[in-house]
Amino acid sequence: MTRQNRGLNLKEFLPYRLSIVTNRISASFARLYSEKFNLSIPEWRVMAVLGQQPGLSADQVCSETEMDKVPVSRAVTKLLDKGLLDRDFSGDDRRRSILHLSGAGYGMYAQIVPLALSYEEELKAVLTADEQSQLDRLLDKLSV
Amino acid sequence: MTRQNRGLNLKEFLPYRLSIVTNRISASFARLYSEKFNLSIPEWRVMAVLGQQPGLSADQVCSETEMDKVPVSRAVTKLLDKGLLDRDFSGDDRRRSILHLSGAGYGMYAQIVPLALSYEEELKAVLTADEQSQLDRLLDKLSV
DNA sequence: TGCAATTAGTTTCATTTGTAACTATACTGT
DNA sequence: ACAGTATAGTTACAAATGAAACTAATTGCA
Repeated sequence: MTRQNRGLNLKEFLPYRLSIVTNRISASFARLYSEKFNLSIPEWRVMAVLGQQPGLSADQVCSETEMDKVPVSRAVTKLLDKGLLDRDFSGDDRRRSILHLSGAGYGMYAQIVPLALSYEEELKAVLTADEQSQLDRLLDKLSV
Repeated sequence: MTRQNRGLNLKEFLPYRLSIVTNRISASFARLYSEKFNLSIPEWRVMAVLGQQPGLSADQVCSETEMDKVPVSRAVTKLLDKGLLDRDFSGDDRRRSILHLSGAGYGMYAQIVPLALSYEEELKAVLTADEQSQLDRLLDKLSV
């Protein structure tokens, strides 16, 4: 009843609202690390997941981050070039890579993490504690 | 305290969670209309906003949708080619376009709207009524 | 007036992105 | 053991994207 049915009110349409909010947030966070550290979004994502779970294969990075394998492969190549990543190949299966942040990679990662956390704090600061846990719960439920 | 401070737990990191959820939702909704109606995401967005607010200029479409003017310009060109859009230019300011869905455009729009609404219903179905209003509220607060 | 600065929209060009094809390795069933 | 299939990762190609340059029209103000 509250919704007109001759048209679609974009500003109330959930997929649209989510994408506006998310794009703004991603873009401003990306500006933070891309300006200072010259990392693309896929590069940062790969570093972020390897910082937390060292030794993943490229394939596992794909499933962890829900990225396509092509951008992952390219990001890995660039990070190797920049010396931020070390790569071995599994003895068991020589197709399978084993990826670690290098010393320099960890150094950069350790600088970005606090930026990320304080950016997140800033975002969450507009919400009460209750609202923050509501948001967690809602995102879980929407992540089917 | 609940957060390790040597690393960043991606799965709990708000910008990351938002982007995973949003990308999944956008992609599956886009599949819905792109398969059936052969519209790109920017094309659909332009149609969606003009269906609701006929007579906007390209520039106003940009600010309504938060899209860049280049993709808007290209989407408008394609929609004109496909006969889904009519364009006039303002008498007051002949740079300024006045965009309307054509008859065919409205026809297509009228078919997509119910798809969109039922897709949204499906999404919201995993949430209780309370949670739905919480979500509205949270998105508002995050849309600073 | 008239000329510099703005604005709406388009085009150009370089970069990014994804689909599909490809290489190399490993697994499966006979 | 080996032919067929599957998997990890890369490369090639085509389409989408955005920054910057451009065109055309309008505004501001000396």
